[in-house]
Amino acid sequence: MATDLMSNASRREKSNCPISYSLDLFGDRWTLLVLRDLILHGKTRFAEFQNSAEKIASNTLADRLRRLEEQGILVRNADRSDARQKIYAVTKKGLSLTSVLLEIAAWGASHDSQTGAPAEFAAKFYADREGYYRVHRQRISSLFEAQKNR
Amino acid sequence: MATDLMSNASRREKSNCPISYSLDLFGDRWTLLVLRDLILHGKTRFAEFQNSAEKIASNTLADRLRRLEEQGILVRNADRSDARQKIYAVTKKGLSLTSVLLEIAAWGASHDSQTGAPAEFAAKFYADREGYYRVHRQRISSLFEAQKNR
DNA sequence: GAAGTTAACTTGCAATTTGCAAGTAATGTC
DNA sequence: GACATTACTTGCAAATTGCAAGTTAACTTC
Repeated sequence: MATDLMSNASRREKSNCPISYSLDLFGDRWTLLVLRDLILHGKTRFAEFQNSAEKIASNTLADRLRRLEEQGILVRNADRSDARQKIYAVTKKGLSLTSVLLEIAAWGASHDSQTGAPAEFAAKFYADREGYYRVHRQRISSLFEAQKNR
Repeated sequence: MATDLMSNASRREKSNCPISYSLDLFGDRWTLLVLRDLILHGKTRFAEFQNSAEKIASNTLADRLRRLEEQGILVRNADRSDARQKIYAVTKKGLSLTSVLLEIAAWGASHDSQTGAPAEFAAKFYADREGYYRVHRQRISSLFEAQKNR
């Protein structure tokens, strides 16, 4: 599987468009789902990502984690209490993708009649994004405190 | 090329996650670039999309336009002054993706040192998203008035 | 302390998707 | 009538992805 960092975008001509830049990093079917699990669900281990409902293949997961690490969006640390395990954690750069994830989630929630998102989510988010981010930042930081103390 | 609407997502297990839902529709390397051209740059013709810096292949472009139309994100109209041409236009559903595009653009602009976006864009956007949306809506509606009168 | 188990991957191969270059069909222009 | 344009389609090669089955190192259990 792709070892080369740029292989995901190698066949697209370069442009100086910021959207194109972003899509080179996460414009594929899996990367944002990995980031969702990492950022919104507090997952930290390889097996946890594999257990998500969408069932990512292990080689694709390994590839995405490698790319995200190369981009400085996450870091891979050793688990000192079990040397078999790695602990994945978002960096500041990765955390700055939270608003992208929430915006995509709100769009999906408001256009999918079958959505599993809480009924009030999209409306609340659109009514007050900044307030929502504030709440979310707290939820996330407590999630990460919980992770650290495992 | 894919004729089937769901082929882009057919190999991913279904989940009820709103992010997963959204990515089934635009989580690939080209769809959001087409929407960028349509929504942010006011492009309306097949050839205009092809002329973007990223150089999408014509078969991929045809496929993405077809899918977006099937999803009700854009409509394809006949050009009454030239029957060879089709006019692509966003629907309300498509326009509601503007905030997703801007959020992705802001992230790219603030993490790409080579970005072509104006230096103040990301900071302004993050400082006041709602204000930015307001300005943008005006820019867009005048863009579309100009398109209509061609 | 040997035997089984778990975690995080890698590998090989088949199925899909994408890119490229070259059509094609309908319409418009000179 | 001949040539150009527009929005595509087609065929094939190249790249990406999924699937199932390893592999390796580090636990855990008896």
